[in-house]
Amino acid sequence: MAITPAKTMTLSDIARLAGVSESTASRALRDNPVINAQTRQKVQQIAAEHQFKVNATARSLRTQKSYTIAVIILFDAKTQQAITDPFLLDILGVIADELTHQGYDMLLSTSKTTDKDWRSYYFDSKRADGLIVIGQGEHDERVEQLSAAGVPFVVWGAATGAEPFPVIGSDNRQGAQLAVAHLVTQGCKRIAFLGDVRHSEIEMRYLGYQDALTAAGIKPEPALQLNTDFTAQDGYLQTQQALFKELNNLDGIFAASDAIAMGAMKALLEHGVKVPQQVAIAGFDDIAMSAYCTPSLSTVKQDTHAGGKLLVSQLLQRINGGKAASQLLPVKLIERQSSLRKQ
Amino acid sequence: MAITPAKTMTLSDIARLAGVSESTASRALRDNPVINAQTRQKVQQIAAEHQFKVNATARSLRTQKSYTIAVIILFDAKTQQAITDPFLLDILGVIADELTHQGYDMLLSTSKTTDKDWRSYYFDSKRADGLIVIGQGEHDERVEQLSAAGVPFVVWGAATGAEPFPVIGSDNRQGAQLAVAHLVTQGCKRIAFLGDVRHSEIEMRYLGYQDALTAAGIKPEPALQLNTDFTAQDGYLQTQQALFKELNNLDGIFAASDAIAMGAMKALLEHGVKVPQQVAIAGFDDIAMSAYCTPSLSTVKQDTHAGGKLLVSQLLQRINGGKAASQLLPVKLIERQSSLRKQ
DNA sequence: GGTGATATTGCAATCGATTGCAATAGTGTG
DNA sequence: CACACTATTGCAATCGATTGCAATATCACC
Repeated sequence: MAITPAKTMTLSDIARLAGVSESTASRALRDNPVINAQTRQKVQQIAAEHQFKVNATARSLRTQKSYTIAVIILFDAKTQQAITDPFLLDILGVIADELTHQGYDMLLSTSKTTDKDWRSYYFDSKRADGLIVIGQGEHDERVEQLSAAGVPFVVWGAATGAEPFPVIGSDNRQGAQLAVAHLVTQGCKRIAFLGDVRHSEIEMRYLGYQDALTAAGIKPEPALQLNTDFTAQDGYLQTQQALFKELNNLDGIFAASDAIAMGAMKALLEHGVKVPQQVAIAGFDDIAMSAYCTPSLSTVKQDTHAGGKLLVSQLLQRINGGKAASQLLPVKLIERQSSLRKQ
Repeated sequence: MAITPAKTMTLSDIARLAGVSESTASRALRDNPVINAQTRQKVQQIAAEHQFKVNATARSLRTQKSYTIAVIILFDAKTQQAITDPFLLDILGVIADELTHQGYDMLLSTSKTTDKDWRSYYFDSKRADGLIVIGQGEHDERVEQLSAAGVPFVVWGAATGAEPFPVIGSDNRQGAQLAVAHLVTQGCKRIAFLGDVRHSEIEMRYLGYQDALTAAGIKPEPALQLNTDFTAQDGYLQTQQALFKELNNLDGIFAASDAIAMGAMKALLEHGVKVPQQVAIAGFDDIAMSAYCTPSLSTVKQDTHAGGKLLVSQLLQRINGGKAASQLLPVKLIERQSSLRKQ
């Protein structure tokens, strides 16, 4: 006779063992002071001995709270592949930690899941108490729907101030402005912009790019903006193509992400273009690798730590009956070798 | 009077609207053929009109299935920071897609969450039907516990064949052997190993490293093995230190991950050491960035796609009463500039 | 028209925990 | 000693869906 693994204990089992009713057991386990201290202790001890764990499902059903947040990572419908940008991992890690810290679980949804109607799937079905949408996504009407339906949610993205829902994100425009102004300071006059402006965050960065150029008395040329996916690969390809076109007199590149920047840098170096002497480069995000490529990459650092914490705190505030507010996070220019020409 | 958002519909509401009992409505919604086709259609239509969604919590409670898998990312207790290696993101994305495809949700747990006792927290509490443990972790007694408790789970890690639980992972030993043999072919004689051998996967890679050296008639020197965290930063620091020590006559580096390799490469280049001419480098993982750094990084490609799919399929098989099997995935050497000395 | 087979539908229990309200015991006071 | 009050505990309903089994309706066939 094999020893069968102990069958899962239920509250009713514990109550019976402790010689009390289920209601008393339930209250005792949660240290409800209305229950006699001795009774409480006894029940708790028995529960511990039998490794009793509250059935989260039953509790959720009864209390109508799941203590779970769905995190949805949006990205290009075009490149149907899985999430790939290291930046996402960064912020995801922070969110995960913070949710845990607040006693919430995290339901993660990527790519194909997003075919679903999130509202129905996650909220109406009570799988989650709220949603965090991480979108370098293009404008998505599903977000508007969430808003209209009264679902508690927050978005990581471009806070333009015009959205009827809470958006938390970096000051993309200022970040880009800083980076491009820096490139100009280093003597760049023809600076390409690599990034897909159909994404609202990137659009902001493009505006910042234009701001900096205009401020420096340089007229932005639309031909220097190249729609580029969020991958090193596409950064490489776009740059390679540019080198074969009339854009070969570039002297600077501002990439909408570090991954793109690295791809671009690779293309330049392969063609014998010196970085930063002939072409200076700056990226955006400050992913871990940026400090360790060669030449190391100048970039705009996003405060993912503050961002993740803020996303969580605002969402929980909203869930608890308050209101979530949009917020723009300050960014910081990091100057490294890829853009520094002076010795 | 503000229009309140439509209150959530329950099965009972739908049943009433359709003029049938709850049981009939329930069966109709799941297209149970025992229900008259017309009734089914009517119920489904009414449900659709009212955007009815089954309450996942109630269903889980009744059916005793959550259709949720907890994915636990283990990593150094030492570096208490969030997940950071791009490789993790890769495999995580595949797992997420595959789980979705199979109709499961994914509960993600990282860092601090893992303080918890996973078995109680995720399984006993019925939050998840099974677990996927992603461990570049050091040996963890909690995994053994899972095994003993009969919890359905699979591990991504080092399949040595000795574990009493299913482990799926790359053939680390062979991969390292291929990479180091390649370095030897390129003329390297003193090859450092950067990686923390206390992690079982890395230990396998170290064995492969020794295999290749021995096969080439080179005696492995323990002093050339440097415990290194899974970060570019530590790869950089360890290499920098090595350069100041008696290890400065290295002519090759095999790093246990691409991130480490990139850090190492940075340290070398900064010191004016030519890669690959003076020191050739190879890494492990083939993360996206490896092809785009300069010089591009030779590495061992892990088949994350196959790995992720296998983890999911084996786990589900186990959940459905079958047995999950360990499996070793073939790897592939990718030769790039960081190790190729011939023109 | 009777009878058994078949097609549909509904009743009621169930999953496991939480909680409003009632019940009981115990204490103190006038 | 009665009465009010407090401290504890238990009863029973509830969350929303699923499902075994019984009930009813329909039909075919002899």
